[in-house]
Amino acid sequence: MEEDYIRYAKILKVLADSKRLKIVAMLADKELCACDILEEFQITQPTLSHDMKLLCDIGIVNVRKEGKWSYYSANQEMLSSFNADIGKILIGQRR
Amino acid sequence: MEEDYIRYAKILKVLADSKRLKIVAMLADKELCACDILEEFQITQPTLSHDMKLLCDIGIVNVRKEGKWSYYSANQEMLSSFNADIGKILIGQRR
DNA sequence: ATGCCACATAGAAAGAAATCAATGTGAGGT
DNA sequence: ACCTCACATTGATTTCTTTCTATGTGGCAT
Repeated sequence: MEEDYIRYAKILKVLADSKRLKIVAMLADKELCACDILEEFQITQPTLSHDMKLLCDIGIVNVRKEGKWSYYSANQEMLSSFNADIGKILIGQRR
Repeated sequence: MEEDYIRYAKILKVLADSKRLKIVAMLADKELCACDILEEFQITQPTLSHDMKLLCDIGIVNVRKEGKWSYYSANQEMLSSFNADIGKILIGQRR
């Protein structure tokens, strides 16, 4: 379906950035607050904030606010289903 | 590894476009020439040519020239291995 | 209430990507 | 030789993305 391609492309666009990809990998097995993530990169805080917003907006990352901190985690169901969908497109129906 | 993320991001950037995603899906099970692909979209020939170049440059699509035609096909090994790699990033090591 | 800390938002500047019209190229037919 | 057809390349334009500085906001401690 045409709209599916548009939807997948939107998600891929957010993932198509080495730091955001690394962030998703970092969140795969644990929850992290923004400041923990920031330490791993050579970017300013607003840049990270913007990237986290993109990841949250497409639904693959969740936020939990606690006091002044924001804890981010992977939305595993979303990621799994997206991974399955994209797999179908990339490797088709062969087997 | 840092360079892996950069490499995957590059590939994802090419895939992060609804028409290119659709093209990959179209090529999943059969070889098609540029003119066949062009018919499916509302774009000009140079735009398609540019898109096909991007897909070929990252190695997920192959070209075979025959006379004045260019036949495109999916590079299934590349796509499978990329799909596996991206799966590891998206859904991590959990099982 | 004041100040600081973690984060978000706004706005600007620079860079990258998408797309087109125009033109080039090379193969095949007449 | 010439023309046409399929596709590639060039160069320009517009639009999107990235990233920054500056500033806002809301929690928490003093």
